[in-house]
This record gives sequence, C-alpha cells and structure tokens, in this order.
Amino acid sequence: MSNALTNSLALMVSGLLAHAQLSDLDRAAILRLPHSIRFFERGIYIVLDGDAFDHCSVILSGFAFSHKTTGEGLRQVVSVQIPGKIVDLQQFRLSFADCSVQTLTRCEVARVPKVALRTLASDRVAIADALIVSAMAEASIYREWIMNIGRRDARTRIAHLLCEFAARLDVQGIAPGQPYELPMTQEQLGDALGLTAVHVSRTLKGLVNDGLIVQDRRGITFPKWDALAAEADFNRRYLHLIEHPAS
Amino acid sequence: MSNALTNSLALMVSGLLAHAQLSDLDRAAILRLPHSIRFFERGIYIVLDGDAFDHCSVILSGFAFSHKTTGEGLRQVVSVQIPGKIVDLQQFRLSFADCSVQTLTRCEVARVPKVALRTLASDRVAIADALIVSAMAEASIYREWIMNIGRRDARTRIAHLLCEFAARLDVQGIAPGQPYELPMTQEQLGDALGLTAVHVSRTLKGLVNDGLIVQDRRGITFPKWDALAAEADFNRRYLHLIEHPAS
DNA sequence: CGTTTAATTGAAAGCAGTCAAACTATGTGG
DNA sequence: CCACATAGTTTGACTGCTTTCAATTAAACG
Repeated sequence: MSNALTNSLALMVSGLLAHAQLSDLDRAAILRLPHSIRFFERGIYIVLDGDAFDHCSVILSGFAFSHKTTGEGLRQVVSVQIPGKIVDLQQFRLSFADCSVQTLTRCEVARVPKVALRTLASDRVAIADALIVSAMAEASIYREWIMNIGRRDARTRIAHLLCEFAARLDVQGIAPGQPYELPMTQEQLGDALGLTAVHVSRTLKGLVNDGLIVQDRRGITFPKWDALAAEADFNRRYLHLIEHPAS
Repeated sequence: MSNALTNSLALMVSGLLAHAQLSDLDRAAILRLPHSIRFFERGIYIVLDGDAFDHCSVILSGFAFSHKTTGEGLRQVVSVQIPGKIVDLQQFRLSFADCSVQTLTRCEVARVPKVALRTLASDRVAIADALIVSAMAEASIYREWIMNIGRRDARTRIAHLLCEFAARLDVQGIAPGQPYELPMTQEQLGDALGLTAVHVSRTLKGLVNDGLIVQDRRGITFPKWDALAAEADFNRRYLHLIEHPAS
C-alpha cells in the first residue's frame, strides 16, 4: 500500500475528467489516495461475479471487460474498460459484484480501498460528484448497448461498437482517424454484441470490403469516420463526455 | 410547489428502502422535500430525450417506461418504472436526458427540484448513499437486460422480464404468486425485449400452454413460480434488494 | 354499438446460428 | 531457424429462430 508521491493515479483523474470538472486541489487529493499497484496477465479475472471487495480497481494501462454468464453458460460482455476507468465502480456501494471483470490484455491496475474513496468523496463534494457522474454516464452507455443489441442488425451493431470504442479512446488522448488496437478477439466481440464469432467475422469483412474500416492485424483504422458513424447510427451524445481543453 | 405535511413522498421513501437503510430522521427529511404533484394520462411523455430539467420526477402511482429510438425509428425500451422510482435519476447529475420517459398507465408524479435533492443529499450522508445505491442497482438491472437480450432466446427472455417485474413489485408490497397487472402491450413488451409483437404473442402463448403463466385480460399469475424462474434463468440477486422486515 | 386498439394466426422470407473444415497467425521449444 | 502446438479467423453448407406481411379475431372505449 503506497502513499508516496507517485502519479500513478493520474489516469484515474483523467478518467473522471472525461465527465466532470475537477479543481487542482481535487486532482491532487485523488493522486494522494492510498493504493497498491498490481499487474495482471491477459485473461486474468480482476473481479469475480459474487465477490465482495473492500477496494476498487482502476485500470492504469491495458484493457479489460465485464461479463456475465447465463444459466446455459453463454457469455455476455456488458462493458469494455479502458485505462482510467474504475472497473468496479458499481461495487463502490453495492455489497457484491454482479458480474466478473477479466483482462483483455496485460493490465496495470491500482487498488484503492473503498474506505479511502468514501472518505475522499465525503470530504470533497466535487469528487463525489465526479464519481456519481461517471456512474451515470456508465448507465447511459448500458442503455445504448441495450438498444444496440435489441434493435440494430449485426452490421450496424458492430460498427457502433467500433465507433464507441474509438470515441472513448479519443477522450483519453488517442486522436480519431488514427489507427487503434482493438484488444478483443472476434469471439469476444460477438459476446459483447449478442452475436456469434462466425457472424462477426463475416460482417466485419463486409465493413472492410465496403472501405469503412481497415484492418491490420489487431489494428483498426477508420478511413471515413463520418461514413462509418452514419452506418453505425452513432452519436457520441450518450457518452456524456465534456469537451475539455486538453488537460 | 407544496411544502405541507403530506406523505405523498412516502413512496419515494419506500423506493429508496428497497436498496438501502434509512433512519426515521432521514425518512422524515425526504417527506419534507418540496415538490409538486402532477397527473399524466396514459401514453404521455414525462421526459423527452435531450431535455434538461431542473427537477427529478418520482412515480407515486402508475407505471412508466424509458425508451430510446434508433436512427431507423425502431424503439427500444430500456427500463420499466414502478411506483417509488425516480424516473430520471440519471439526470440528477447529467446535463440532459439520453432517453425519453413515457407513461404506461395514468400516473401520479411528484416533481422534486434537483437543488432540493442535492441539498438534502449533501446534508444527509445516508440519503446520498441511498441515491447512489439506487443508481447502481439500476445499472445492475441494465447489465442483466443486456445479457437477457443478447444471449437468451425469446421464451426465456420474456419469462425473465415477467419474473423481474414480479420481484420488483413484490418489494413494493405485492406478494409473489398473487396476480399482478402487467401494464404493457405485447408491442411494448417486444420493444423491451428486442422482439416483435407478433413473436411475443406466440411465445407468451407457449408459456400459457405449458402452464407456467395464467393470463386474465392484463392480469398475470404465476401458478408455479419456481418452474417459471427456472425457465427464465431468473435469480433476483442482480436486483440488489435488501431484505426488510416490512417497513 | 360502432370504432379503435390490441392480440392472434398463417404462410413465406431472411438474418443469424450451427457445424465442420481449412487456413492463418502467434508462440514455444528443440 | 525450423517444427510443432495452440489460438484465432475464414469459409461453406445447412438449419432454424425470428421477422415480415397480411388477414382475422378479440377487447377496450366513448
């Protein structure tokens, strides 16, 4: 448990800044949060469905995803976690996890004791606000996913997920139009979209053939962002991102 | 705007009690919240996608649902609101609504100014907690819906929604096993489940034929709760309801 | 009691799933 | 550096759940 003057929690700050304003004092207070750093290899569970933890985990580098499993053993990915995200914010106040969190790539994770987070939130209104706003923006993403899976066909659905991922990465400093690495296999994409890996493969190929996306190994580029966004029925409004002058 | 000694907000209290504990003082403070009562006929919009309000709305009687619309005009219901629910809790901190809220039946709704709610939350930690827990329990329901729509077939999906609705009503004092009135048309059910009304009709009939549910007009009874819950792959854990001695 | 809204039913079409095999990367140890 | 193993992707043929379209019946309503 380190209390040192590291800035390893800087990504937690920028994660919160995506949705809310924080003063320099607030930011400094977050950076001072007690925490321990852990590394997880790819495919490792950070949180297990049903677990009760006394800490929250923040991704500092790498990607992870949350998923649930039906009684029949089918998996559904319910969210993709990018650096800066508190992966188990739900548990901040709930008594147990209702889904698992698993790494998509090797991850560096900071563990912050819930107690410290709560104390900080009660001491600093702006931070409590930022946490609530983050949780509510996350809920908005869930709503969009419900619509995406419930009412859009496979092609639109996949395109929408790609756009969302790009838009969220964009906020964390990765420019749009630039290639980004999609850390999910087609099977994981299918599990996130309510599709099979086979159909993801076919549909993705259709998007490539139509020149809407370019693939290079795991890297993805959008040569025509506007065309893809139109095809995806994508509008970043639901992400509730605030427009920042680069912090 | 009434400040009187009414107990019209009692349902707001019991809504919050579903997920959190509140002292008598906390409860009294909620009942004293300034608010105005409004009545809405069936099919009326309480919140419009994109709106920015300075108040939150609590359902006192009747049912409502939140929905979004794709670019193609397809509708997706993202949640069903029952008495006691703050229908636009998301907006408590977000700057605009990302989905619409429409009444399913005639509704009595209390409007509480956001400012008053925020003041109360900052004065009383337990109330702030209860609001956060409510929001997080709502997020958990979203996650379950994503899995329900993404990974379960029509029959299981419908059964699951029926179980969830019953379980949530149960907390508000309606005993399980008793018939309850499902206020949604089959078209609305379809919009909530990512199905067409036609297929809802067929599948619902299958459940009736198998003796898992009994329909009487809009009324629904579950003669064999356990069998239905098994068929629905339903486990109320994700609702994050706390077991109360009847308040 | 007519009018509107909701539910039911049938037949046909289609999107996505399933199964299986081939192919391509990626990675490891000799 | 190659051989082999493993994980992931692609492809084809076939199946099937759900949709679509249309018509009918039933319920709700003023």
